[in-house]
Amino acid sequence: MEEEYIIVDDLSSFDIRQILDCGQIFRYAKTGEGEYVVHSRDRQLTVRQDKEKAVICGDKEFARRFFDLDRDYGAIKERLHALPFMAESIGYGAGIRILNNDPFEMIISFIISANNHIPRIKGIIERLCNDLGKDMGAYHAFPTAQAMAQKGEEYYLAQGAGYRAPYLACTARAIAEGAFDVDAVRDMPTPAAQKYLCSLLGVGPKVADCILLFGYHRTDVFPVDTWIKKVYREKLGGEASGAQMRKKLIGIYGELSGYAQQYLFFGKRDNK
DNA sequence: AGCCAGGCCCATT
DNA sequence: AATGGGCATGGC
Repeated sequence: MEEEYIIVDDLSSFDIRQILDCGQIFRYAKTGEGEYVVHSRDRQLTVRQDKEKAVICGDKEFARRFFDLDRDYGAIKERLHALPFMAESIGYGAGIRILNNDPFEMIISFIISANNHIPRIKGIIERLCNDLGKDMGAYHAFPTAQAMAQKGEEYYLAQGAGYRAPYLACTARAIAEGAFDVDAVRDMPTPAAQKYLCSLLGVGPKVADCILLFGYHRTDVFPVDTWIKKVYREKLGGEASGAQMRKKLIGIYGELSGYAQQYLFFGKRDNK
């Protein structure tokens, strides 16, 4: 098989460790020093990065879109820099990029993520892939909605999904049966898309925002989780509900909210 | 050992 | 519309 690859020689906005560790993706592994293998739907990419460059191996067209390589993150960071609380976080996570991941994979992954630890989320997802995903040889694909719909909540409970088990069974079925149209989300204005996603069992405001940000590259959303709540209380102070924080933060960062959220999340969770 | 995690559902107000 | 209790699991 031919080995396609992309070389990223400007690392000012590309750090594979930061990209993978900022909580937007759960299917990846470190395979060596600066070496990672990454999976999305039925695809695999490998990345090696040193001081001078990053080399991404795999389908070039897919990799370019997946890593969002045609977007100017220098310009985004420049615009954000002028906004509140951004300077420090941008400095710490300068190599972060928002991936363009698969919407269905994001829906399932972030339902599992609710009130859960990242290492454990990874384990549950890995078991689902190994058991229900297509065998690609060296790895397994993410399961299709059809494959997931074959299983009931007892199955997902046995995989360790806990009280999210019925959410997975019900949501997979809704999508497999066509009661929920994953592609239709793309054409909806953000508020309608949020509302539509929240009609899925197990998807609330925070999970919907993660799906929109990481699965549809909708950046006018601001996922508020426990880490962002910590940041908010430190920076903004005062008591506020998640919904109030979300509204306030979007008021500050507007169309760049999704990017701002990732810099803040990573700065808090990875740093302190 | 006990706290906590990329929160949501549902009943109640 | 807004709040609060309950919730499976296992990493740390």
